[in-house]
Amino acid sequence: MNEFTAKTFRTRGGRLGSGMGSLLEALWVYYMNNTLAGQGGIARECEFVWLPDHQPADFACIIRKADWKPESREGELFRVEAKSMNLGVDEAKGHFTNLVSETSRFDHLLVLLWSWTEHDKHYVWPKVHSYFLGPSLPIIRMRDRLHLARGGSFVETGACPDGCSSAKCTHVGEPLNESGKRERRSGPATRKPKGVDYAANFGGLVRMLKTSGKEASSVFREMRADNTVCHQYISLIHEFYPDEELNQYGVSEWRSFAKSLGISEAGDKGEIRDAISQSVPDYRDRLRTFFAPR
DNA sequence: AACTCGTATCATATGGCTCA
DNA sequence: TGAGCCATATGATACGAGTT
Repeated sequence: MNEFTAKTFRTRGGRLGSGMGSLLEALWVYYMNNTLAGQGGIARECEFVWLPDHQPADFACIIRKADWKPESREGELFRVEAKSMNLGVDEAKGHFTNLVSETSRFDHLLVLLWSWTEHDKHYVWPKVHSYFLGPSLPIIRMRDRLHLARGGSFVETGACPDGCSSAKCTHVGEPLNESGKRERRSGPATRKPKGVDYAANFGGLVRMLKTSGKEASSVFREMRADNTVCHQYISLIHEFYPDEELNQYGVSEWRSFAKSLGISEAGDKGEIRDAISQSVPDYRDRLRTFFAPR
């Protein structure tokens, strides 16, 4: 993919918010299909397709010859929600807002981490540095639990703020932030923030991992310890957003972690982590267990 | 010294907003 | 409609004074 984009999308300038993300996602589908076609066995029978509008998720993996009915998911193996994050922006904030109820067991989340990268003095190209591809549900559960831990809530059956009768309430499961404002357009109208349709902060791919306070941080640590998918996602985000990792643990924690590894605990968080990562390349796996609530 | 507490300062987390 | 930016309350940290 990078080979192709280096050639095709090489340009001068390279603006943010350019829609490059969608292009990269489309390209991913194209290359996946090539790969599938080149495989033997059952993989050959499958292909990735775009989902029509108004469907949760972006792509579906279907059986080529089967009848496909997007409305009922008939003929589909699983869906993929694709997100891209431009590492060059101040606050990359792709939103993964799919609800549990919109997600089935084998659905996947794809995150492409890219940035405009210098090709030579004058030209840049959109390089994909890394990616996450894994089951959606563990990420969704982690996101939701952390949402609750920071004081947010979800609309519950029979308790819709709009006062819908529970039989036809479409708002159940919709996230509300701590001040009770809806976080998606489809949330209850009475919870619309003034001046804006919805708050739009739920499910930020980096932001959802942030914690403040003890409770949230122990939820974070528990999820990281208990679920390998969550751990992989966290590790990837922390690799590319190093400050997030620093913020997740206090100075004294970094010190005791260093101490446990027999590494100098001098300096600030950043220096301590540098020292750790130099001699313990897999320190994120150690972080996972060292700070696991028992 | 080591330990606790209060305070000032600074950074982060998070709600809200704009823009195309 | 999503990506990106801005504002600000809250929380973390360093530091100094008081205490053991």
